Amino acid sequence: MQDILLGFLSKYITLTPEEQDAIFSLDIFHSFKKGTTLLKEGQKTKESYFVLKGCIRTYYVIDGEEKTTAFYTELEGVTPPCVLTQTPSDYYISCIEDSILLMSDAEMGAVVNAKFPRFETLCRILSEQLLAKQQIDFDSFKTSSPEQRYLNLIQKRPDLIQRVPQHQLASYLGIKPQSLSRLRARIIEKKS
Amino acid sequence: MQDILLGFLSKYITLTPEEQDAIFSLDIFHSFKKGTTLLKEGQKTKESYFVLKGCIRTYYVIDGEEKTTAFYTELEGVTPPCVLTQTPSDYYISCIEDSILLMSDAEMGAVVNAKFPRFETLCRILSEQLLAKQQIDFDSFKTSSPEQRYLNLIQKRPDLIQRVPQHQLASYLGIKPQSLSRLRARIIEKKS
DNA sequence: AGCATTTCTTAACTTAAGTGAACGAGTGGA
DNA sequence: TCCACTCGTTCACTTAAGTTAAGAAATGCT
Repeated sequence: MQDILLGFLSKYITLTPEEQDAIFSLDIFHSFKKGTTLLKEGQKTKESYFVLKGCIRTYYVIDGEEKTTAFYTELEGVTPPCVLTQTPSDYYISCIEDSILLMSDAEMGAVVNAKFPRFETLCRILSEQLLAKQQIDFDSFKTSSPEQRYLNLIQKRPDLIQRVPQHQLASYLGIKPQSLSRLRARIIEKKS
Repeated sequence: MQDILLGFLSKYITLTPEEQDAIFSLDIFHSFKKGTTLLKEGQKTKESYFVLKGCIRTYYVIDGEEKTTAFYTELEGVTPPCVLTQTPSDYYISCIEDSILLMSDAEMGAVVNAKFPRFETLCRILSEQLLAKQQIDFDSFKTSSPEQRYLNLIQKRPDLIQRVPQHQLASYLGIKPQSLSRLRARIIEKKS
C-alpha cells in the first residue's frame, strides 16, 4: 500500500526517506468490508478519507431516499465539509467495495507538519487542484442534460458503470433508476 | 478598498502592519465597467479574481448559447482552472456591474510569501474552506429540482435575484428563461 | 425623443423525467 | 433449498422542462 501512496505523492513532491518515515510512522491504513458505513448523518468526525483501493460513496437521505452525490475510487479523497465546520455531518459515507483507506485528521496533519514542513505546501497544492477539478465537474454537470452526463460518465469513468449499482448511478446523474433504464434504452435505439 | 480586504482577511488571520504593507505595496486593485469581459474562451491567463465591490460571472458558450455557471459578489473570488492547468480557458468571465476587483497571480503570491510566510497557511485555509463550500453547493444542486434551487437561491442569495438578469439566473439554475418565468408564475400561484 | 435591441412573459406543442405498478432475475439468509 | 428482498427493466400515465413563436416592456444608443 505504501508504494501506491508514494507513487501518488511523487506527482507533486519528492519525499526524503525521513519524510516518508514521518508519514508511515502514523497508523493511517485501514481496511473495510463492502457495505461498511464510515460516517452517518448527524455524526461528528475529524477524519479525511483517501482511497488506496476500492470504492466509497457519499450520499444524503432526503425524504427517506438516498441521493448519491459522489464516488471516490483509487487515489481520490474526501474531506467531509463537517470536518471543517465542526458540525454534525449532513451525509453518509459508505464502502461500495472492500476497500483500503488512508484516514487522517488535522492533528495528524500537525504532527507530520512538524517533521516535514513542506507538507503544508503539498496540502495547499492538492486542495487547489481539487478545487479546480471540482469546479470543472460542477460546471459540466450544470451545463449537461442527464443523457449527456451519462455519456460523459462512460467516457470519463467507465469503471464506475461496472462497479456501481444502477440505482446509485442514477441518483448520481440526478435522475431516478427508471429514467436511467429508459435513457439507456434510448441511446441503444439511436445507435442502431 | 483596503479596509474591506483587511476586514475579510481578519476573519482568518491577523496581519502585522509590515504584512499589510507587503500586500498593499503590490498594485492589485482594479476597476472595471459593467459589461467588461475579463477573460475569454481560448485565452490563457495567470490571474485570480477577488471581488471587493460589484458582481462578476463565469459562463461557457455551448452551441452558441451562454451557460452561466457562477456569480461572484463582494468578498468572493475565483481562480480559473486554466490558471492551474496552464491551458486556454474554457469559459468567459465578465462584469455584471461596475466592479472593483483584486487581481493576483502566482508570482505575486511568491513575492508576498517571501515577506509574509504565513501567507501560505492563509491560502491553504481559504482554499480548503472554498473546497468545502463548493462541495456543499454542488451537492445541493444535484439533490434539488430547478424549483427547489430557485427557492433556495431566494433564501441564500436574495441579492442575486435583484442584480442579475433573469436569463442569466435561469441558465445558472440549469433551465431556460421561459421555464424560469413559468416556474415563478407557478410559485406565486401556489402561495395564493 | 425615437428607434433598435434586448429582456421578460405568455402560449401551444413536444420531449423527457417523475410516479406507481408489475414482473423476472439475482442475492442473501434461515 | 426455499423464501424474502433487492435490483433492474418495462409500461401507462402525470408533470415539468424544452422549443418555437409572438408580443409587451425595458434599455441603450444616436
